[in-house]
Order: sequence, then structure tokens, then C-alpha cells
Amino acid sequence: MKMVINIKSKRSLADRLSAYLSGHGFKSTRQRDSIIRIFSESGRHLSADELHALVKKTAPGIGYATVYRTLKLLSEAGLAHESRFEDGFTRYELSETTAHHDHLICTGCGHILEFENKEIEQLQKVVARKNDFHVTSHKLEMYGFCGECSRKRKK
Amino acid sequence: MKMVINIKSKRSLADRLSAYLSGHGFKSTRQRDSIIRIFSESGRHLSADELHALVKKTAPGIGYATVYRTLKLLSEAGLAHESRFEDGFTRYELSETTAHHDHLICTGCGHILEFENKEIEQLQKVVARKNDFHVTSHKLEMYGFCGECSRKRKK
DNA sequence: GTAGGTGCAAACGCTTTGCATCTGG
DNA sequence: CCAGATGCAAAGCGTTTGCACCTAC
Repeated sequence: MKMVINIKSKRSLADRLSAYLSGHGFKSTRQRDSIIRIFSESGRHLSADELHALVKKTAPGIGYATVYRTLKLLSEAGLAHESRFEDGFTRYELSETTAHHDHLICTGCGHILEFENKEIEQLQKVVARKNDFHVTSHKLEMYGFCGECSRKRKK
Repeated sequence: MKMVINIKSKRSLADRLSAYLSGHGFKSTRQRDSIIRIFSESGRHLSADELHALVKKTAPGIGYATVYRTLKLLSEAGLAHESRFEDGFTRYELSETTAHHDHLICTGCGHILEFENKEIEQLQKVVARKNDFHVTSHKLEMYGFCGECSRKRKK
């Protein structure tokens, strides 16, 4: 019997996108490849405009629409996170492989739900910066009742 | 010597606005009064569009521009908070007299800074809703080093 | 060959602004 | 009176969409 060694390395974003594309009847194109590559090479949060400007350097003809459509696609594929910021721009962030998460704690049944919220994390950084504070760790907990316990209590 | 008794009651929003207006060379107008009144009578978060619709019921001729300009004014006066939400609308919330606050805890000197962040609060509600969770209380704590302790540690 | 993608420009939806007119102090 | 406010319509601005042409599969 042959042992298949499954090297559980992080799959590159390009790989993950390819898998998503072929799995959903979409095509892999030159433009999408450029956008993905530039996006993953660059810093974290990018607006469509910023990304378009970067991509245009290596793929001059590319249009805004393609960038927007690709970003939508990435979001739908769960490979990017889209969030509106106070400056009026929507920025995109590539998904991490592992992520910090916080907790929803049910005081009814003791069940703990995990969640992660990049926007809260981001805002926490802003709060820290405003207060001239260097954060080493943080904890966000919400206490209350899970859906099931909530419904039980209403009876 | 005459003693001035300073009754520290909560001033109404209208009062606080009036004070701001007269203190900054602005005029008090029928339209502004309507907007303020309707806004404070209604629920918490309103988009300009929602507010305009409400105000139009009692002040038919009012235009969007006036609503927008008044909301800007309120924000600048510190009487309202403006925040962009994921639905693409900017919503406004009247400032509270007292507000929930969270903590920045310095592990260097034990000093505790308080902060409040409406956006984080709002996002917590979104997280709860997404998880079918009814929140009764929450706690957000950030641990780290205050500006002073940060600088000491670098030496 | 054909479903799907691209680029362009026009359309969209929310917000801001220019301008003529009006009004509070 | 006149600085500031209003209402309207037009302009802005980020994003989406319609359409003719193109390309990966």
C-alpha cells in the first residue's frame, strides 16, 4: 500500500483562486492572474482604485470594471474580505489562513461561539493609536443567549 | 460676592445646538429646528434619506441639501456621530449624554484608559445578529503599554 | 464554437456644491 | 441690511452595468 504524503503547505492564493474558478465554471484569464498576483504581493488593504493603479503598471489596458468584478469574485470565493471605511472607499483584504477570533458566550447553556471580525480588529487599532497605546493582546467577549436559549426563554 | 449656582442638568439637544449656533455665528432656523426635533424624537440611527423623509412630513418644502448640511453641522458640533455602514449609507446618531465605554489596560503601570467606540459597538451587534445571538453585555479590553511605558521600554 | 470575460462608456445612488433667492439677527 | 441659510438642480465620486468585441476551454 502506498502512503500518500499530504504536504499540508499553505496553498497559494493563485491556487485557491484557480480551484474556485474551475470549480464554478469560470475561466482563468490573464487579467485575473495579474490582479491576484499584484494584490497578494502588495500590502494588506487596497481600494479598487489603488489596485487598479498598481495593476495598470504591468497590464496597461486593464479597466476599472475588471478590477471591480475580480474583487467581487474574490469576495464571493471567500478569498478576500470587503469592507467600507469612513473615507468612503471600499477596501479589500486578502483572507488569512489563520485568524484571531473572539467569543460569543451563552450564559444560558454555556456554549461558546467563535467569531472573527476584521473590522472590529481594525477599529481597535485605531482606538489604540488615538490613545497612544501599544496593544499586545486584546479580548472581546459578548455575553448573552444563543438562538436556542433565546427562544426557550421566550416561552 | 455672589454665588452662581450652576445647575448641572442635562441640557436638551435643542439647547446644546442653540448654544453651538450662537457661539459660532450661525443662525437658528425653522428647518434646523425641525430636523433636530424629528431626529431626537425618532430612533437612534438615521440616514440622511430617512431623516429627510420624516422631516418632510412636517416641513414639506425641505430639501435634501438642508438635511445633509444640518447633519454635517451637528457632527461638527459634536452632537451627532456620523458613520458609514456596509449598506453604503452614512447614518447619523445623536450623541448620548452618557455612553458605554471599554478599556485600554496598561500592563506596565496598571493605568487604565477608557474609550468608547460606537463603530465597534455597532459591529458587535452585527456579529451577534449574524450568529443568531442575543447580547446582554459585552467586554472589550485591550492590553499593552501606554505611551509612557512604551517609551520607557524602548530605552 | 460558445459560454464567459473584457474594456469602454454610460448609468447609478448617495452626497456635495453653485447659485439665485430668502431670512434671521 | 447683509451674512448666513435654503431649495433646486447640476455636478461629484465611487461603483455597477449594458453592450459589442474578444478569448479560454
